Amino acid sequence: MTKSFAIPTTAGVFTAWISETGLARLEFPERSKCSTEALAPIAGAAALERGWLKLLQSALTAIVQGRPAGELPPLDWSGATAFQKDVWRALLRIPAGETKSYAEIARNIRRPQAARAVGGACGANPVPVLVPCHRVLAANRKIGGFSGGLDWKRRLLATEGVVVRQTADASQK
DNA sequence: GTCACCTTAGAAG
DNA sequence: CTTCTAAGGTGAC
Repeated sequence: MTKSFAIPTTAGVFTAWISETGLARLEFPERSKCSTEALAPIAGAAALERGWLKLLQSALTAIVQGRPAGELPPLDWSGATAFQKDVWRALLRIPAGETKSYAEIARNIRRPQAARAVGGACGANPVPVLVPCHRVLAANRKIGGFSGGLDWKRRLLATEGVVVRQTADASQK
């Protein structure tokens, strides 16, 4: 069972789902902020959860401003496969402003040929932004894809000063 | 077993 | 430089 909370940042109000063991899921701000009224505010959480939420809020706020996240709340990765956890742990080692390719991540976790699988794990990442799936680019600095919204990936990278190469797939005008 | 994926290297235009 | 192909690991059905 998880509870949802509203996490205000300078980039909008994120939605966080908290379980007994940590942050289970995070979602980008929605267009319609109407639904955020239904979410519990941080202040309404129990003491332990409130601590996690505060860490989450400061980490999120830092990242959307292009700064290092600092301390993170515990993450609830129950339900994830060993491979996915390996990938996500590798992602957490990427410093702000740096990028890696899917192939590099694959090499890091000793699965040199699993570049595509790494992409799959990134897409399955329940906690975007904190687990910086947006710092993973395709080979040659192409933007690659992003399930959570390609515009967010571009925005976060731009904020961190990363230059992304646009190929012909330019879905952007 | 099948299919889809946030890939990649390589060949061809 | 760009488009196209085939091979590739993992996960959900």
